[in-house]
Amino acid sequence: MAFQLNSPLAAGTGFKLVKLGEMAIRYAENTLSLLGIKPRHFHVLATIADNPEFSQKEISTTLGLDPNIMVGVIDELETAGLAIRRRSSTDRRKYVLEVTKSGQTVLKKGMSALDKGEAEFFAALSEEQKAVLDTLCVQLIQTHTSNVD
Amino acid sequence: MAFQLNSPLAAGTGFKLVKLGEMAIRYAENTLSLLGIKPRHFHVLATIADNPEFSQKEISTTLGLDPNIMVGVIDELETAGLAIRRRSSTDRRKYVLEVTKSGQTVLKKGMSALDKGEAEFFAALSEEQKAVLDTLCVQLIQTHTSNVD
DNA sequence: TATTGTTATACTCTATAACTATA
DNA sequence: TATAGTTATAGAGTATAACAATA
Repeated sequence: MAFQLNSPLAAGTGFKLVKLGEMAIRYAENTLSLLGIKPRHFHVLATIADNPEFSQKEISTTLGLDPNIMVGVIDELETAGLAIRRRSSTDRRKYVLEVTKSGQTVLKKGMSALDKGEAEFFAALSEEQKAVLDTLCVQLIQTHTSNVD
Repeated sequence: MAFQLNSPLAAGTGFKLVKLGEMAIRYAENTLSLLGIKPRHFHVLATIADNPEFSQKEISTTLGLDPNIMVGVIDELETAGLAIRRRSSTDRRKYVLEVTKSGQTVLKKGMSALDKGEAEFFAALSEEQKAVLDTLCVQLIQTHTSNVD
């Protein structure tokens, strides 16, 4: 997947951010593929683990995913035996999501794989450079989103 | 499209790059939509303008696009009256692509719109900060691609 | 009436391979 | 036999709206 960085359009920093974003997500996909899980599914699983009482709706708003997307993701997490749905006892419209034992294992392995992957992806930068990059990213993200914690 | 930046996964710099890349491409889409053209089509058009003798194949390798994708893009550029195909006189398998008068106008307007859009997108950063960000991006891109000019 | 989760649908994008015409 | 461009097809992802069950 070669491309020019010196063409008029590609010279912009915006273009570079787009390409880097694509590279980063591909890197995460490869890293997690060893565990048989995709970044989105892993992220949902992690969110369930962090918020034991969340409904599908709450997870979808937390992650900025459409509720109709959540259905398939949770379906696949259930099929893979990583999470389960239980009806909420207080509001029977809702599901309460739960990470299974096996899901916890995948989470733990995935987190450490992602840590390792991130270290590799940014290996060309010094600790200080990476910190600068992180700060600049946060600054830009916050100016372009109304609703980020 | 809200999302959390403080969840374990989102804390990584890689995640932030992915989100920023998505924001940047959406910004470019909005910027160019006023001219009725998509980023990819605009990029192809700009590449044709920069390389008057390029075939579809050469453009597709230059931009890292699959040749089968090029067909539709050039079709749409032709339908919109922005570019035209001429058979190469030396090799009749090839097309030589050409930007029309109208295509040149769109290119000019689009370039200045993108310049303005980029200035807005990075408005939160100082000139120096933006330069640092650009350098860090180039460094990372080059370590992860074998074939970038 | 409003909300949670689900389903249906249509649209875009992508990846693969097969095809044609030329070389 | 190889190459440029094209076509066909199937898969993934997304966005919209409609629906059933529950509040």
